[in-house]
Amino acid sequence: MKIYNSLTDKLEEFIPIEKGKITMYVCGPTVYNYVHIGNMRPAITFDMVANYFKYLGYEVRYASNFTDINPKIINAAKELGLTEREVADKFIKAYLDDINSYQCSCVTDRPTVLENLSNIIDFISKLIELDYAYNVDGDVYFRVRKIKDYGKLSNNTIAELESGARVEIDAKKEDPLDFALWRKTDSGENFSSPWGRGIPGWHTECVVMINNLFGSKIDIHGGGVDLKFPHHENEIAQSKALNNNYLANYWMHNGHINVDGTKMSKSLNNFILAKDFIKKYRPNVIKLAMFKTHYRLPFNISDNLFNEAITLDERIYNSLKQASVKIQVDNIKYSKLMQDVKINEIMDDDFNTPNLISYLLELVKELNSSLRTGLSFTEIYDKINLIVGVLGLHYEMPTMSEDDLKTYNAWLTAKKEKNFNEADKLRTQLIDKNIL
RNA sequence: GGGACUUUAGCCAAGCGGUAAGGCGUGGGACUGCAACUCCCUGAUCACCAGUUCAAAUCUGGUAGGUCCCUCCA
Repeated sequence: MKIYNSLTDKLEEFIPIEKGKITMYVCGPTVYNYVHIGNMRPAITFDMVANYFKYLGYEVRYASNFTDINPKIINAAKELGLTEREVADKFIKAYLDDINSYQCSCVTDRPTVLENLSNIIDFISKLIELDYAYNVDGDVYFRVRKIKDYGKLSNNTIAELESGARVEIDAKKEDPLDFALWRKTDSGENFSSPWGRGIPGWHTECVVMINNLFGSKIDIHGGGVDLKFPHHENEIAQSKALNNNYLANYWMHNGHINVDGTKMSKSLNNFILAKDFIKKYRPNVIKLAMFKTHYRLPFNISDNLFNEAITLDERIYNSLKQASVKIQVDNIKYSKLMQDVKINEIMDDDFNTPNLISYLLELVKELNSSLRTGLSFTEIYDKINLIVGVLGLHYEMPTMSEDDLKTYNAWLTAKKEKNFNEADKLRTQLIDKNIL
């Protein structure tokens, strides 16, 4: 299969580090507030990625962190009148609730900064030993200049970055481009270290967690495009310094969610909270709407789009339900399909979900026709279910009891005998049981 | 100032050199005891200009829009 690698800006043949296994990591939220639906795009996208690998038969280990120690949390704690720990715990729980209600289920590890503190301190110490980092009065910075191809991921060079207007001048740093690995602070929740009390810098935690969970390198590192620089670039810099690799073989970045053509962000205050949005639309609908656009492109939110997705969701559901009922009523036995070449062909092309949905709808149409004409349909039914699984959609199929089967057959008979009063009565019963 | 992405029918969106998938919507049919579901038909020469090629939406150069990043940000 081919994956678009942001590191090289090329579509590359995917080769796992270890045969049959996938290791992936996606940057998770800083837990100082409720997340908005923009934050859900990576969660939904990489869940699909993991689902597809599972479909292919891979064993997937997928980590996503919580940034639970961060200056923003200290600020939030002041505003809310809580401790930093209470803020972090509150929004970790809220995030997990969101993930649950959006039906994303592939993450296997959720490391926190707190539980990795000693690893982080060890990591920074090594960087200092190797002269890649330096301590200035309790702040520790990374020497960006020591990394030869710094900027590879974001297509920048050190010279270009320097000429950029917005580089902050900080007298403590040797170089304006250097970034903090450890920040000195004695306010809020802070921790002791060889350099005094403080908190770890954001860019370090992800590298440390990856090293800790998976070793020096993973298959896939994901996140939103906005994290390319500086966050991911700095992760790479640290990994190059310590392990002489790019941390991940494949870097994947999802596009943003836009509102009226502009990025949704907390600072612009044009965001919709994930927990509110899910009240309006089912997870299937949100996923279908998102997957109709390729994950790398921006996704512009509009009611029109979601209403369309509602229609799709209902079509898929109706079709599957009819097939499922038919299988039960006629007691059809068949062996399940494990894969479908067409699905592989589509998804092997950098997770081309828009085309997968097209294929899905073709199959739905075919299934509907087959159900009408009485042709064999179980293979189509299976293919649809495979796609549904890859996309992380969920459809509840009715399980028919003996009585239900009797009612169903009685309904058919009543219709045939043109006993419409009776037929309508039975139909109402079946509809109530969600069978029709 | 630097970097990246993007422009395809009313809307969303595939395509990655061989004469435009799919969906929604619209309009028209069919099926049906009624309803729901369902099925069929219905539309674009791909922002613009120039070039490469037997052949370009697809490659190259330029013009004009839009978006994002350049140390808060999925």
